[in-house]
Amino acid sequence: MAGISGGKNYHHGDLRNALICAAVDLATEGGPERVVLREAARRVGVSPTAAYRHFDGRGELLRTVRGHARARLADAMERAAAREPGADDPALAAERRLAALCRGYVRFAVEHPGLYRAAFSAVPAVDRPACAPAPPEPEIRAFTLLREALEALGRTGGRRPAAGAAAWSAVHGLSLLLLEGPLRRLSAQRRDDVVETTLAMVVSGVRVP
Amino acid sequence: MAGISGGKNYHHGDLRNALICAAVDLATEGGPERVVLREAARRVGVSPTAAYRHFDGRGELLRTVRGHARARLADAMERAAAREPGADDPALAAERRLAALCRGYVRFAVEHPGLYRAAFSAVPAVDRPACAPAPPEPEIRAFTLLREALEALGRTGGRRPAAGAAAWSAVHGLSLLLLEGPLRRLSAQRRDDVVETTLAMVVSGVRVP
DNA sequence: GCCCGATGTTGACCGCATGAACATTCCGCG
DNA sequence: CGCGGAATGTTCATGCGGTCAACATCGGGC
Repeated sequence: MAGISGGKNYHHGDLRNALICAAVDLATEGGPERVVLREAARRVGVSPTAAYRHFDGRGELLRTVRGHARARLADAMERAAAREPGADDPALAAERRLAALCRGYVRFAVEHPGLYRAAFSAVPAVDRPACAPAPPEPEIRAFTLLREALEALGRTGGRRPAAGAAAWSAVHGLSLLLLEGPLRRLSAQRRDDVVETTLAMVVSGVRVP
Repeated sequence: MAGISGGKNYHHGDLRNALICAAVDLATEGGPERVVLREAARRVGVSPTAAYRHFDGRGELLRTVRGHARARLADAMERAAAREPGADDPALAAERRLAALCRGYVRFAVEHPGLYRAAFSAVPAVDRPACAPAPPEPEIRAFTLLREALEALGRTGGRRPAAGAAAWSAVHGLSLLLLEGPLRRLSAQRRDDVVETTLAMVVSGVRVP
């Protein structure tokens, strides 16, 4: 991803980055459960325990990968929205943007199943020593994008409170069902149908009735 | 669950069932990843490899647990719908039933997070020897219930095709976000808000606009 | 030029999945 | 009733993954 290392022999020079790259590859290939410390080290050509100089253990490695995956997802959504043509009518434009973001989301999930699953994998979480009650829980840009798009759409008409979460739910659930759920093995055609229907539901659901 | 065994000493008498119960307990406590063959065997008081006489390995055990979890989910949904008062207007009744089913779904997920996750966990899947191309993929009753409710609702007005999947997506995604996703740690109050908003979206999304 | 701290390496321990070989029990058949 | 095989458990062994402690090596600052 970010950091082509100039590897030496004993001291690698950029092990942390190299491990992250390897781990991201692993996640891409087989999802979060495939992110295995020993394998990442192996790929980088380093002993398993070397990773402990840079990560607190598998958990932290996985958490790092998750961050990357989330960033990539958001990027994909933004690219999808950017490709969308504008519209004179602001309401129409807002609707289109929201739809484009959602399509980008689902598309990313379908195209990079492993990475997508990694993006939302529940990672063990660090043991907190009974202080620092709430880890800031960094924002998830994918969600922010959806929320903002919904707000923009809402400004062009009545908006239901908490619609952001509802929209996200639909898009997220759809992705998971398509990926590993019972909607897996749908033809591309039928998959698109489902996506569009869900999108219509989301858009129409934003408006108060 | 089903099978209180009268354990002997060497020959257990009902090991398979006992293991399933233990495994379901494990899933209830910590989700699918906690369903560990050795631990299940330990709880039943039997050697780890004994399980292989009854299951093809961890995968099959987990698949069995998944079946139980799905059944329980559907039961919870039906109970929730059964408690719902009827209505004279068939359209209203259909709407209420759908909403009740969805609430039951989310409720089950929130109350039994581990079991719920187990219900939709992706299990490795048996290696097929290149024949038997499509394993029948047994229906998921929870989905059937939703689909039927949507159809009933659809008969009282225009219905969007593929709305079933859309509705399921929303409900499923919502559950996951509430469980392990970023909507975790929401107060019960705000959680209910989100649930109701999503429900409204689902119901309004069924109708053609 | 030397010494310390950062960074890797070895070796070891534990838990888990799984397979092979061996033990015990149950049950139907003679 | 008694025997023998099929079921069902057990022990032993292999391999993988996570993680820790002790040791080795390199890279710089003094």
